[in-house]
Amino acid sequence: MRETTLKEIASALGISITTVSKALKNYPDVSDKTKKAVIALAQELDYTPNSFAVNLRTKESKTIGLIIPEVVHHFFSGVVNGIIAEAEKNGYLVIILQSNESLELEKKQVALLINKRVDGIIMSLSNESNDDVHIKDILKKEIPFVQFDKISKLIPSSKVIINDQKAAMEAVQHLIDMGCRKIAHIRGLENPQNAIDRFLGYKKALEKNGIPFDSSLVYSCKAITFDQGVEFAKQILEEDKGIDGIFVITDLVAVGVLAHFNEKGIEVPNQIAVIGFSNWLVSQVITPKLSTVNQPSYDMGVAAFTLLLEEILSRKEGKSFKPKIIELETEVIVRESTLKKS
Amino acid sequence: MRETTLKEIASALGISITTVSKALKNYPDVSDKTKKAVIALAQELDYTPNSFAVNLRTKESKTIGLIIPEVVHHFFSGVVNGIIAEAEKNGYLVIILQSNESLELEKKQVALLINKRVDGIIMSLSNESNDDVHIKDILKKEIPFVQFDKISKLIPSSKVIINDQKAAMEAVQHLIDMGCRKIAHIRGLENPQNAIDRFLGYKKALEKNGIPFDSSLVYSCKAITFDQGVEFAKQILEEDKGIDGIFVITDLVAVGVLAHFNEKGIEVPNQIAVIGFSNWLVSQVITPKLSTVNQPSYDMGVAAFTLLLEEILSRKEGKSFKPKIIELETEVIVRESTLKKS
DNA sequence: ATTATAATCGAAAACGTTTTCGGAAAAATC
DNA sequence: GATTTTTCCGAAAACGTTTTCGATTATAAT
Repeated sequence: MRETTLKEIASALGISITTVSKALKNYPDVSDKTKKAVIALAQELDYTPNSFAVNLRTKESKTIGLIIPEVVHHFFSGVVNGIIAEAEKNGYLVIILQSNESLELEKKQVALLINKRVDGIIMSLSNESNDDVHIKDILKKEIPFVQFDKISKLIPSSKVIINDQKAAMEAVQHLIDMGCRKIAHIRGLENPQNAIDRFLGYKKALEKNGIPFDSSLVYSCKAITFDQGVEFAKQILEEDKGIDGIFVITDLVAVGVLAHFNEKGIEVPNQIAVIGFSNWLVSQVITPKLSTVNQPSYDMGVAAFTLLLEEILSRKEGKSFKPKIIELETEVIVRESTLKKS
Repeated sequence: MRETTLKEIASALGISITTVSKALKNYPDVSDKTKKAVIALAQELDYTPNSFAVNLRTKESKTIGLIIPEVVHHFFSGVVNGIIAEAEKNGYLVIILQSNESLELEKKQVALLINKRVDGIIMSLSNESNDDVHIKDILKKEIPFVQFDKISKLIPSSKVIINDQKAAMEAVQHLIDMGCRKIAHIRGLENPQNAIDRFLGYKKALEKNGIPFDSSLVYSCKAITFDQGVEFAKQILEEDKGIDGIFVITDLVAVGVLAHFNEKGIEVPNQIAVIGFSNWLVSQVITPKLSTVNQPSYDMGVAAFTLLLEEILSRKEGKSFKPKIIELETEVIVRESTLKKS
């Protein structure tokens, strides 16, 4: 299957390659007549420029790289969606790599993308990662770079984030507004910044409302799973501390809590209210429907690509680029699991 | 930021570009001494081959394209996962495009990938698509091509599928084994082959067990949503036909059914058993836990890439390639929603 | 010493495009 | 008719790599 090239069109028309190229790119120094002829023949021969050659010549691939911890995750697939859509709109394609939360793999992926000479990289760090060399490499090579969600504050790149602390505060405030006074927090793992921030938000909300912080009401997940939620729910019932509200690190775990409460006949929200985080699909289909905090995943993707494109374009013009940070708004979504009948 | 090239290494070492290239690729006609020197300097200068030039020269990009209806979908992200993992293992990267179930968009994506000259394409058709020209184009251009999930039987390419009909039969058989005798089917949209096949499987299972088929027990979804499930559940209760089991096109809809039954105090499975399809995450966290049919999404991804790679390699060697069809096994997963206590 | 063989290297073409720059022809101006 | 201006075209270099094939030198066989 011979691919048609400029050369073929040129020789068929008895003109030079240069002219053919110019005609197709609508250069002003080609007569309308030849333009017409070239375009017609190109169409007929189903000409499509060899992207390899174009890349080599123009030094850009119109392709960006995206590294995320996992694809099979409601939040990330939302982001992926936004990035792909926005990228495509601007003529860019997206290569997706998965770090599986492994630092080792993440390093490989970065090397792969640099090697592939993508025009830019968007990335959410794995839990193990921080301000490591491979990330600094990206900046050193002056590859446009945007971080989102799990970021390293030490890396001076553009970022798209939410304010986890504020979002958590609002969630807990909502519980308080609903009349909860003894509020537990099922928090995430030790390291990730968002787990820390959400915990801090929880603390601050209590403080602001004059509710004493009690560290025995904080339960730390060893893994972000449904079962973990079930387990803590069990524990909470056994301990019988009079907890009347729970703020859970993420919906999946919260659903585990709800499942156990349902089984034990605990009335949610009247006995214990529960609020999750992230607005997973499952939160809308569980009974009772789970109140949660919406993270605008799609919008984060769009914002991330927009920032990246800005940097790509400004670097192309030789300008220096000043990293920007976009903080997107979250929103408490009130559903049945916190809506006490009074 | 100057990228180091072969030329630079060559002139620094006072040897030719050719030799440098060969040294790095471990050609036998380069002495060990020069190899050592070249490799050392390459490492020091952080040399990485310019992939654009390599692509142009070798006519391959080590990149494949993937077109799916949507990323944010449990099944598809599983497949994506499998494809990415297997591709990476073999040194390939994956460009993902989303057709959003739109034929128009799908055509554009195909054109984009052909233009990008990816080494192969993996695709699940949109609902609107069939044996259209843009698909035939892929074959005509002799681009390695694998279809999965929603396929067009008319296109002679490799395929990775499940046997929807058989899977549906097994699901319904399970209901029958559990003692159900009046079994409803909430089916999918009109066109997609899998909706049709699952319906046929339902019919066959009834037939096989001597249960008369009653078309009034078949409910057709206008959209694959939670609400659709709620609605049909309501209708089923109102009609009060004595239905004691329901086979639902997919878990999301099935969960809607369960939600409504829970609300109305219908005992599942004892009054009515429910089985879904696809083994979404939500099926494991709902109460009662939903029985369903597992589709090996990750494995489908792996199989799809494997098939694609086979074709890529055999074409590279100039051999013709005979399309293969891989049919993966499904499995009925029995959970609470069908496990009648007897 | 001569020839044959093996080991090592490099020149050059090729992949297909883009873009600069100069030149020829046509049109406009004097 | 001579000059200037405009219009249109093409030669050629460049992007960085890979690979063929011939050349050169060193080694082995005669």
